[in-house]
Amino acid sequence: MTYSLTTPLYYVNDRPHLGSTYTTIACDALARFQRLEGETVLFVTGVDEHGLKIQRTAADQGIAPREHCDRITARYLEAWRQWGISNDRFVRTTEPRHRPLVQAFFQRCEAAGDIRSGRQTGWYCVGCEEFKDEPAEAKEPCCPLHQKPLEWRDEENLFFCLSHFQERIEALINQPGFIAPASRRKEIQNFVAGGLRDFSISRVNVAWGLPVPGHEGHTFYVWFDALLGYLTALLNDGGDVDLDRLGAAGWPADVQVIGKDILRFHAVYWPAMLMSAGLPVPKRVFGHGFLTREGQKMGKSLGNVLDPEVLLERCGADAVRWYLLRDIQFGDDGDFQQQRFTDLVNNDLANTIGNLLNRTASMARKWFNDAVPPIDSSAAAGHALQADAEQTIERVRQAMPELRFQQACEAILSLAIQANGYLNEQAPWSRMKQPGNEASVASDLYAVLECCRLVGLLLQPLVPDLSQRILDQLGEAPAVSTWKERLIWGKLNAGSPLPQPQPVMARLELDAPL
RNA sequence: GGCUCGGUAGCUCAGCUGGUUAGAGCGUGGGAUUCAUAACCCCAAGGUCGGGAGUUCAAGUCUCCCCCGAGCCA
Repeated sequence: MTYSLTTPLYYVNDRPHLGSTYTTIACDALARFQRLEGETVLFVTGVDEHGLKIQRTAADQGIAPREHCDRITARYLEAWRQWGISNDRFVRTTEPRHRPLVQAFFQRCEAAGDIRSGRQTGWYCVGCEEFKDEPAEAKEPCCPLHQKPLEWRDEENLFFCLSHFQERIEALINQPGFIAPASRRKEIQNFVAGGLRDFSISRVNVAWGLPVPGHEGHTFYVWFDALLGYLTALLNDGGDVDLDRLGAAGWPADVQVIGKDILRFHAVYWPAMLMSAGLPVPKRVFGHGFLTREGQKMGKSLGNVLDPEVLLERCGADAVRWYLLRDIQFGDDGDFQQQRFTDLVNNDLANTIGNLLNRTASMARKWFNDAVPPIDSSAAAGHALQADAEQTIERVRQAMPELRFQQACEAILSLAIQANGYLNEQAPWSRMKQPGNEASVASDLYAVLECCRLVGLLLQPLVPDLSQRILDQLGEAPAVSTWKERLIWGKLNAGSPLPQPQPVMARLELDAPL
């Protein structure tokens, strides 16, 4: 089966920030999980490159829009490479194949009678690429978000007849599970209940956009064009740009992950566009929360922006991924606190998980010839830790497809805690001092190492690098069998050599603020 | 202004349809231990559950009002 998921197509106004990194990491974890589960995954990300705002940003720098996009997009590509993001597609809305797709899509909407022309007058914010509701007689109005002057517009635009879709959109968003998390549903329902208004999908005098076929001088409104990038991405499989191929190419997406700020576009406008064009709507739209830093909104004016490049450079991908996925309920807002970040990473990854592996491997090597204790496979079955391990596997399997990363992390962690507690209870180091305990110590150490192996495997989608180091440390050969086959109690090779223990996770010691 | 979501230990949060002494993790203090990355394990202190009123035998949990924060729409 194909499982497709998307991040937003990030606007190339600036290089990647922590927010887009967060979204992308979460999607990466989900994509990796689905792949391990045996799905054929299409993990889509990309960039949204059109619009007046880009045109102006480029002009300010004295370069062509294309040049500006190339520069910023290169930053995105480089960032995702450094973070080890496993996306299958990376789409640019300026790539040649996108244009015919947008035009074909538009023509379907037009043929369906969902496009009309109309006059649009009002105050416009270029930052938002949106008309604002300031009264016409306002003098020098400002955008509350961007703190920049609004511009007066009076132009003939093409409109998408969103009003035609009132009932269908209501039915869609009432479907449980379409909008996730459920807590965000009501807001959208209220918005829709207020009556859907047609929205303009073209601009005049914006050169940096895709031309609207049959309407001289109009280019597509950036949002219209950007949303369609998801489809272009899926059709970038070597085949033609043909909307009829989408079903085979992975559309509809299983989940589209976005920040809560753009939920409306994805849960209302976008499905209506798709309905008009006779295409299926995404199965789920997940609006996650925002990150603050030490309790404050991050922003240039406050000068407290946390740079993902710095974070990666100083702390590494594993630490950051773990903290974000483990500490923040995906969907809710979260606060990045440096103290908590280091505490959690050190406690969970270095102390609890890393040290468990380290201490157990040391004992096994010391008393069992530098190897996993050689017990026969039947002896592993029914060990006290087996039930805990199996329950953990189950919990991770349930949490991950629901994007409940926090629950998955907690489940894994609790297995490591159980195993640590078990070791202290059994105290194999003292029992080894009396003769005759070798067999039971062997069995216990095997069981704890087996827990480590399962912890390592389960961590694979969440913190892939650390996962690899754990499995390496257990002397696991490169995987020949599938994840599912390996996620079975007792698959650790008894008697196989254990390498010299090395800490798999260094403690974070940040001497200066990030 | 209307609406939505939050306000529970120092911090991040759990607390389902109301029911014994309000929970977890982190942080803090103490103990135990040496297999281990000053790690692991155990124990403890810490909360008038934003405020007020009401419903009830019984409310963090329901109702109303107010205060604070975030957001959506005007």
